[in-house]
Amino acid sequence: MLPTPDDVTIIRRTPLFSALDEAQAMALLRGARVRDYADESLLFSAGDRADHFYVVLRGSVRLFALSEEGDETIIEVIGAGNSFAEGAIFGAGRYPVHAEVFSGARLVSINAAPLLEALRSDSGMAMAVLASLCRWQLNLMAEIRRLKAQAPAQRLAWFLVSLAGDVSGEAVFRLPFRKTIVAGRIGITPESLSRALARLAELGVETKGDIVTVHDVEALRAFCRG
Amino acid sequence: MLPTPDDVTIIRRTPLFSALDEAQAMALLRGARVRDYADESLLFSAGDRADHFYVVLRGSVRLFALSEEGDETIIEVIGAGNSFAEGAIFGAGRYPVHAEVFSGARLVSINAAPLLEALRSDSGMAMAVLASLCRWQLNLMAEIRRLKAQAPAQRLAWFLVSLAGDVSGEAVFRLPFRKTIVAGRIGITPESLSRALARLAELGVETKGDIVTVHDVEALRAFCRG
DNA sequence: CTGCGCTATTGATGATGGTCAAGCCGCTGC
DNA sequence: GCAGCGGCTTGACCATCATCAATAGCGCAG
Repeated sequence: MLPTPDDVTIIRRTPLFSALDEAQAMALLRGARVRDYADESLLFSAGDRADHFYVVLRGSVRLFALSEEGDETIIEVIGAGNSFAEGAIFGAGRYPVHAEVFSGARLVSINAAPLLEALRSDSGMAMAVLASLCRWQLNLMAEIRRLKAQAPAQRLAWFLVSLAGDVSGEAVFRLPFRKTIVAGRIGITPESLSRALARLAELGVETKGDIVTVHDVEALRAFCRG
Repeated sequence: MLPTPDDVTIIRRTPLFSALDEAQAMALLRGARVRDYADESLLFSAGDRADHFYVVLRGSVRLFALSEEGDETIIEVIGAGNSFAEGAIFGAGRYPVHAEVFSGARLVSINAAPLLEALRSDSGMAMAVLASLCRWQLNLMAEIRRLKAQAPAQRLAWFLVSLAGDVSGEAVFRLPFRKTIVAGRIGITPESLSRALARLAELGVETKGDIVTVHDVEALRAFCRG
């Protein structure tokens, strides 16, 4: 399916595309295809030939690695308005991780060929892609920092704060995906997530199902630091 | 100081430069300066204007973040034959982390200007830099995976295995930096590192000062997995 | 040689995350 | 309604990591 005008609006707002002008964006979108995913579905596996990259229009996608025994490690969860796998196209030309869409997601897949083509002829395009990869790099480094320096409960707090956004005072929102996934995202087990959420109640965090109420976002932010 | 022919040889073997031809490499190296660091020394701080990137010719450099209280979190340690901070030049144009060279290191600093210039006019350059950033991305993702999926002792084992290289059977080598740094590198405290090393003795790992003897690299590799 | 400073180790202790196992809740389909 | 299922929670237990504190080794300067 071709992108609707609404889809294009979202695409143009992604970090990658927002650095491009109209003509550059349209060149990339030639051959782009949009798809809705009613159910969970494997998008690609690690080692697959990387001939597409993606923009999440709705819902989310999780990137993960699998151990030999089949245990999965979540590397990253990509939410709406972000592109991913653009990096895999260069370098090895293979996806380094597995990707699975959550049910209800909507993605656009973009061919690698026009991108590689544009890179050859258009230096502005190169800068845009480089900037996009740098964003990734920053995110990953920040993630490493959190994993090394913060206790699981603090990482959870950080996760909630980032969901709450810029609000100060009270925030109410819903978890963007199943708790099992949230736990994996933070790097703990589902059991620990339950307990961590219970402990955060003292700091004014209530959870009912996937609805979270943070009574004092500032207090949570402070807790993230120590 | 200008790069010696030996320096240039090392530079040309880095992932970034090996994708470039002679002329492209020389264009980048215009204005490059080599420096030996007798002592530890801060190279740049997070937030500094990113107007150079670096290649490690000898020794190593550690990239780290600082908390408000001054606690440091090691993000990565860069060894000889690798470039770093090339990503910081795009995107925000500021270094995202602090960098400190270890005593005895030798680095070459390369101006951002010729790189940005070359990117505009030379699409091959863009591909080389993109590939280099992708390598980074892979490393960082692998690191996240290890932090999430492996216990500290396993991470230590992995670290030793990666130092041992492709050998099978016995390997003897020296730790490339102080144990405190090794501990930070794998995300544990120095105390835990001591104990973890002691426990690895059962698997045939002996340490005397910074000399490590691994009697059966294969066994260690197996231990990394579980 | 001696003393200082830094790094590494060792010990004791407490907190907490993982694991295994059981129970609960909410949904779906019959 | 009820059974069954998946996801979530709870509990008990154990392993282990961080912390704090003390000690031991080592290099170096005087």
